[in-house]
Amino acid sequence: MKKYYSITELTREFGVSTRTLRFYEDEGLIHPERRGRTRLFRPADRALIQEILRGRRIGFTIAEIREIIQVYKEPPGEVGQLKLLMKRVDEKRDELRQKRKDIDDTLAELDNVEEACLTRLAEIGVGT
Amino acid sequence: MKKYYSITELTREFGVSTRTLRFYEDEGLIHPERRGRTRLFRPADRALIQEILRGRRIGFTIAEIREIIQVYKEPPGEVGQLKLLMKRVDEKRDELRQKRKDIDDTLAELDNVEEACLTRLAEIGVGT
DNA sequence: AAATTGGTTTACGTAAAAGTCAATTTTTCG
DNA sequence: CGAAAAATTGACTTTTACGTAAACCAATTT
Repeated sequence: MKKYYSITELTREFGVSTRTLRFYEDEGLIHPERRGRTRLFRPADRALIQEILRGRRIGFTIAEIREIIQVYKEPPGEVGQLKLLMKRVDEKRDELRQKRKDIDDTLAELDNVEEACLTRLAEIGVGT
Repeated sequence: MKKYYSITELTREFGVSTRTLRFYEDEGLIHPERRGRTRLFRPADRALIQEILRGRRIGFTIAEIREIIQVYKEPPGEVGQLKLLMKRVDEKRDELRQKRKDIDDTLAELDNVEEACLTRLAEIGVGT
């Protein structure tokens, strides 16, 4: 396994800009090492970036992503906080299930759109 | 079936603001009737709003939603346009499938988070 | 008549998540 | 070593999807 990745290496791999990765660092989502001022990303940082981008794709805000990351690093120590967190996790799950249903519905709809297109193409093809 | 819905009726049903519905009209997504200046929404408008909000939940932009709606109203008449549209539909489907996978992965991860919370709760419970 | 309710337009404001630009470093490598 | 390439910082800008405020109208209700 590789020891370090440069910032551009990762931007190429994930299709994001350097600005984006620095932004994530500013936001406290990642903490790459430094050699001088230059950032050195380790495999763990890379994995974290993958997670962040996954969260982004499904519409999580930076704050939400940060929150999930925090829990891994160190789950809250106070009972009230823990329970609140669990409630939020539960809500998130409901939201995601809804979203999955929306996606399935939309996929079906896109099938219809495609069919409409094919029909239209056939019509035109016949007409000429 | 009801003939007309008022704007606030629909905002209550869908949990959006009047501003949002007017915005959608400005953007050409819906075209409610008018009695004088007042908007009258018919069941078809209501159904469309549902679709719009579904698109929104899964992260479609207004432009993308508008495009899908357009196709229903009238698929493009030119072959090149049609093929382009179909290509875009195909891309959208890939994107949605990816998103669904992201959601499944994240759901699994949230299960872990919940477990971590429960474990932590148990620890605290024992310690006191 | 006054007040309330529900609706309208217009215009400006804003938050999130980067993009862009410019001015320095820093690193790399022939 | 020294120039080109890569990286950094900081400030400013942009885009999307509305929020908010002001000022108005029209139809009840009190």
